[in-house]
Amino acid sequence: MAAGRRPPRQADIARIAGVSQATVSVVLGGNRSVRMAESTRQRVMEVAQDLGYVPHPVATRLARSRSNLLGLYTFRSAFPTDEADTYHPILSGVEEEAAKLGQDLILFTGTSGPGARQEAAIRRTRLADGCLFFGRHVPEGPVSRLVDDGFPLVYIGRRPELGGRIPYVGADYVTASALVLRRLLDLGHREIRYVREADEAPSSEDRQRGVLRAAPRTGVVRLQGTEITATTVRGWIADGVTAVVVEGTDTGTAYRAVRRAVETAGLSTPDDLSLAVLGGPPGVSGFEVPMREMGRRAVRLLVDLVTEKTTAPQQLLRCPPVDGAQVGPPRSR
Amino acid sequence: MAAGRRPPRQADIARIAGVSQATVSVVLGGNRSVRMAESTRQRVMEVAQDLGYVPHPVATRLARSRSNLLGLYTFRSAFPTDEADTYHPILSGVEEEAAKLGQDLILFTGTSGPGARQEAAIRRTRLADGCLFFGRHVPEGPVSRLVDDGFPLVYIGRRPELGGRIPYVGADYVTASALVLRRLLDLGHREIRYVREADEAPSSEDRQRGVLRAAPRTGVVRLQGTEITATTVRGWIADGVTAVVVEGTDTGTAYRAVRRAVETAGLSTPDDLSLAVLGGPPGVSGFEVPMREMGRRAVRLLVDLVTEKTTAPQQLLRCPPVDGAQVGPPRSR
DNA sequence: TCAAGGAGCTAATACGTATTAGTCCTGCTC
DNA sequence: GAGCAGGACTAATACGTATTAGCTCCTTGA
Repeated sequence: MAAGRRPPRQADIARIAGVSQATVSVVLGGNRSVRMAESTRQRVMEVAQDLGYVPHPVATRLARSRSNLLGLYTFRSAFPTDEADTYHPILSGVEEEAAKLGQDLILFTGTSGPGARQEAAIRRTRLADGCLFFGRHVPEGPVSRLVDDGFPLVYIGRRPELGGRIPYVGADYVTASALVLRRLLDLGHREIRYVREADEAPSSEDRQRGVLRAAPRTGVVRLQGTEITATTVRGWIADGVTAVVVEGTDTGTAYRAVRRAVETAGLSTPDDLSLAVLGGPPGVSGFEVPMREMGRRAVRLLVDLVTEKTTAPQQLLRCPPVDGAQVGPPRSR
Repeated sequence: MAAGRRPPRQADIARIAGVSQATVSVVLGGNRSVRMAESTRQRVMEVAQDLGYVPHPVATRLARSRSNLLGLYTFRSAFPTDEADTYHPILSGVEEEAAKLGQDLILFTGTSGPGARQEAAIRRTRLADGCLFFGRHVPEGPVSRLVDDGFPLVYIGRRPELGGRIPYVGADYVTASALVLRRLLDLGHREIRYVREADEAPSSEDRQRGVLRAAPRTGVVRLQGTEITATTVRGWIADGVTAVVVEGTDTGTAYRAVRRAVETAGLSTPDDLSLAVLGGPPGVSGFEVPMREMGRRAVRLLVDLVTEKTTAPQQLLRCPPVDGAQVGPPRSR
């Protein structure tokens, strides 16, 4: 119904108001640098109102090469089926800040598919003024191309790839991890284990660096399929271990596994063993990853890059330490 | 760095390959209806490859008035701060189907703000090929304008407004509710209460219609601020009520309130009182709302509208009944 | 030798807006 | 009445691609 009726354009307004399309553009665009009689201005406005004129965003974008559209490239589903989505707060922060800055978001689909589809999606990225990338993965080819072309993009999470040319907003895991370890040392712990992912991601390596910086004698255990069992925990106790630090993973799986193992071994935290998580679920001893704030800051940085404001293109946010109930002084021997 | 370098266009390829821009467009667009020598085709492709050409999505969109971009207008945050988001499955379904059909999504921000921002966002909607609307609210002015202009849009949830001209994918609450009531009647229940929202939304009214169609004698209780308390429940029992049906709300609040009241009154389900929810959390007696499927179908319908395939523009999906543990035969008197 | 037909390509234009370099007035000054 | 200033507006063009009508050659056949 009414299918033939197409939305009015500036040319339509111009014809009716008896002016040129350029005049309409000037008036409606609020371009004050071109002088225009008040009467004309009024007339154009009225006609526009009558016709229900709405600027065509695509044409606007093409003409002024700015669309107030930010891309969001997730390398996974943005609305995962899984209810508990650790990264959700990041997206929430992104949306909030985008709304505040008057930017809409484009969700690229197919980013979790096979390589070819992924690369195609990366190309479509250019539809936006700039793009947020959100994930551990850096497909160097296409991303490098974007960076080379000066296309504004921001990664969420520290990204040392491409010779450090990738702008990002990350979390300062090194400092935060070191703080957690220092606190354990201050409490008197000497024999400590650090359980980390078998993963080369910067987020994993930064934590390890922080741990070893503060407490070089810490034993590092790499998770790789082998679960932490009650036996593992008993072994630690036998070795005189009084504190365990776990890398905070996406899902908090490792943390839960260790807790379970401790319980199964008939031990309790923090009496028998102090337990801290480097970036875990809220309320657990260790530190918190400021996800929401990362989302917000990433949007701000991206908009700065788009508008060519000079900002530090690589930012690390502080992770607030959390004093939970799982950490205490070591049991006196 | 490399800020001056702008991405290559078809014109650049044309110059280098010694052909016209039109030729480049024909070759790269895979337009088989224009004859082209294989050698030329090759040459153009190679140059495009060398330059790392990527079509400018905005220009493409302007030229062929199709962008493979679907709008998503939520009237609220798409990534709400609140962890438990009942509507999440809908968005999840939308994303899944969009990916399958090769469509990207635009998230319009400011849709939950004050009226003016909301209307501005509705206008921006036109940037996409079509738009999904997701919420009980229908701002008649701007939406009516879109519909009149033949802009493809689909609401999620039945929308009788604008004289029934709004395309939608909803859930068949009438039939599903009637089924639940019929089942209660079959079990022998005669005195029944229906607790519903004090809300004129179609989703509320459809349920009531279904309830009364199957069991006209059902007493209807409208929630409005007044909570259901233990006293309320005792009153029901005193009146000989053996079953209560609750409207499934966004958060399942009403359901939980009733359950709590029943417990506080020292009663149990289904022994003292059968309890069913019309579209509640999974596993609870009553029926389930096929959220995910609604999301998927809405996307499919929208794409059909965009591509001008003829499809029923208003669809109601079946809600699968759920036999939970909260419903049983009435206590024999 | 000319017409017909087809292969291979391109000039021109459309899409809808923003911007810039003007043009054409009117009124004023000396 | 020539010259100038400035006010009000617009023609032309840009943005980057898609489409279409039509042009130029070349081949074929009579």
